[in-house]
Amino acid sequence: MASTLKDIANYTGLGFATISRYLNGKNVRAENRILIQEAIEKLHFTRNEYARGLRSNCSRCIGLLLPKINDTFGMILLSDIQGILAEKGYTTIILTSNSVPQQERDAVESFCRRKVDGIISLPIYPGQNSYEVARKNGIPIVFLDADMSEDGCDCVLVKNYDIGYKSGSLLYNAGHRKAAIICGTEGAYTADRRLKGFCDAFAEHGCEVEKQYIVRGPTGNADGYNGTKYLLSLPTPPTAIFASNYDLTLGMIILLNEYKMTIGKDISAVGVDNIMLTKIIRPAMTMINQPYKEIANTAVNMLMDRIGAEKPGKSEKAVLDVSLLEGESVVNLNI
Amino acid sequence: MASTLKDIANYTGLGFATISRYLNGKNVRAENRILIQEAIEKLHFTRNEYARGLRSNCSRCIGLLLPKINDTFGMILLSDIQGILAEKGYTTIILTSNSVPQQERDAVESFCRRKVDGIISLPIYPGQNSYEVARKNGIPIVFLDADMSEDGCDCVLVKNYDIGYKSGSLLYNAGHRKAAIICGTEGAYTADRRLKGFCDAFAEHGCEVEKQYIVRGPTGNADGYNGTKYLLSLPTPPTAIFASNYDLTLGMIILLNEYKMTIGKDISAVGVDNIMLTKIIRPAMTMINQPYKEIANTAVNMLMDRIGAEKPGKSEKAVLDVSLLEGESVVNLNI
DNA sequence: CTGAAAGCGCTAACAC
DNA sequence: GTGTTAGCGCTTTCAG
Repeated sequence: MASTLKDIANYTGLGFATISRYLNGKNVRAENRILIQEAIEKLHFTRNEYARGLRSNCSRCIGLLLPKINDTFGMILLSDIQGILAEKGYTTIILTSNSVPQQERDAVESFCRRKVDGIISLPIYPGQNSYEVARKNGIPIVFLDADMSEDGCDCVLVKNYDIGYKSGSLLYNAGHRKAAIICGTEGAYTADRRLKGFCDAFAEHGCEVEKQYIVRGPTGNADGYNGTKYLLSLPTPPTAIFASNYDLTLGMIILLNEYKMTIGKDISAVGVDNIMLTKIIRPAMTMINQPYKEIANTAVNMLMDRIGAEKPGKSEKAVLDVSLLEGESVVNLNI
Repeated sequence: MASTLKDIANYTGLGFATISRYLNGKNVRAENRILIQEAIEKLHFTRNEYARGLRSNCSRCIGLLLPKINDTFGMILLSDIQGILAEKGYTTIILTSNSVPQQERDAVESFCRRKVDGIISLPIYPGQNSYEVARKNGIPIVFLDADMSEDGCDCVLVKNYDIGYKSGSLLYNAGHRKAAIICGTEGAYTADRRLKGFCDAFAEHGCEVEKQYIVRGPTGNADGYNGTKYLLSLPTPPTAIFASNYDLTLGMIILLNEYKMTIGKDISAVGVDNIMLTKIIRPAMTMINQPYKEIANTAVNMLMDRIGAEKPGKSEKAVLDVSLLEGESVVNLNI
């Protein structure tokens, strides 16, 4: 059914080399160019990427590994990275680990089999050696949101600690002493850092974030909603809540609104990631922002450098800043 | 760097065939099995999918084409389909068209080059012939949410018309005459159908959905929020709003809450897709539900049938029902 | 600028 | 159950 180089050669009467040259954008006599083009269209020829990959030992394909696709952070990142790679002529294969180590290993192996030119991964728990096969096969890897620099791996980090710290400081300085945080499960790299930063911001003033105000678990819309509901059900509810990612933030907002609490008046709230909806909600949420685009760009560039230069070189580590966007969702208790 | 079959053969002293048999799960003498396994681990061997694909002319790879990744519907579908395919041993390549015909064509061509065994696509506007290359190359395609059966293509549809109609009927029967709908841009297959169904439900009672109550545009959280805000700003605001997808529904809920309007009392609202957050919100939203899992399963099964049977056969068309889930978000004006 | 020919790593006959 | 061998479709020397 599918036609091959040979068919094009037969049709045009030209040799393999000429057609291959045409396909790869090299110089070919004008008349031949037209002839080949005609044959390609007539015979519905598409270059066989398998043969090409086998021969040239390069797939122009990048593997992207995420725990899950269904959170907003992963989705945007995925979407951005895929877009950037597409522009550069790379195809993206997306695999998910579902936070299961075995699946993570399988995914990496699958990438190796498919001879991806590189891998960008948001690992589940750093320290797993799921990536050994790839490294032994000489496939460069860039890790996101996980500091693997000590293992000699490239990584792109955001200051997750700062996300928590900035938020905590802001609340402390606004006079809040009963502040709560909703964040991811224990052991999750980003969640642990954000929580630490948040607690430290209070601790450095001799204050402590009470255990009851720390809600840990999954990080979807529903969890922000339920977490907030739980916090408000406490005998002494917190005066401020920090929802430590976008999805949690949305869930929190919905519950607070549903309870007819005016954010920035009846209760204080700080969110993360000023994207889409949180950009337009009134009163404006006070938010900590991650530089999405920059994460995507940095990761891709880092990988490209590694793919280009054959040398191992020493591992790169980019640590990106987060920013505080002040809105009107935090009550100043000092006044 | 990467080792090949030959290296394994050298290491074990066995022939190609034996190792290939092992790799493909066929019978191999126990002692050899152990030997091969040892060699594989020692040499970090991974089968070269390019060589295999080239030789066996099957990639065990499915192409998934979506307009965008960043809406909840697409994301869940993507996630489900990818999961099902992974279980069956297929890798998924995800490409996006960004609703640009040229990008859609490019994606299909890319799939052809990568010799995917099949394509599942949510096309932008049906009727484009972006898929011709694939068809000429004998790659089976299953379309989602687009009726291509007349072109001889397999497709999985949900009753989009019913989504609108059920919602419209419900509101009409509850006495609403000033009902609004927020839905996707003109020309979008699903949006057009949902709107038509909604309007028809009123029209069959001699009622008309006023132009000012029809909001069309993108379908993210922000659009549901802004659309609802606009509707409430009208001199005569509607008594009920139908947000025609999940993201719009969330946006609508947030704005209504923010305006301190109690849904199901001050205003009526109907949403689409009872997932995640909308499952737990109080008062419970009245929703129209699409059978996500079934869409994913049906699409994959249809594709597998087509891949298995070499025969063209006549095109299949599955039309899945949507269901109404009654909550407490609609006021009965008849009482 | 073009043609001929070798071979990338694997699978699938085919003999044994 | 195992070894041998011929390609899959392409890229890439090397001559011309």
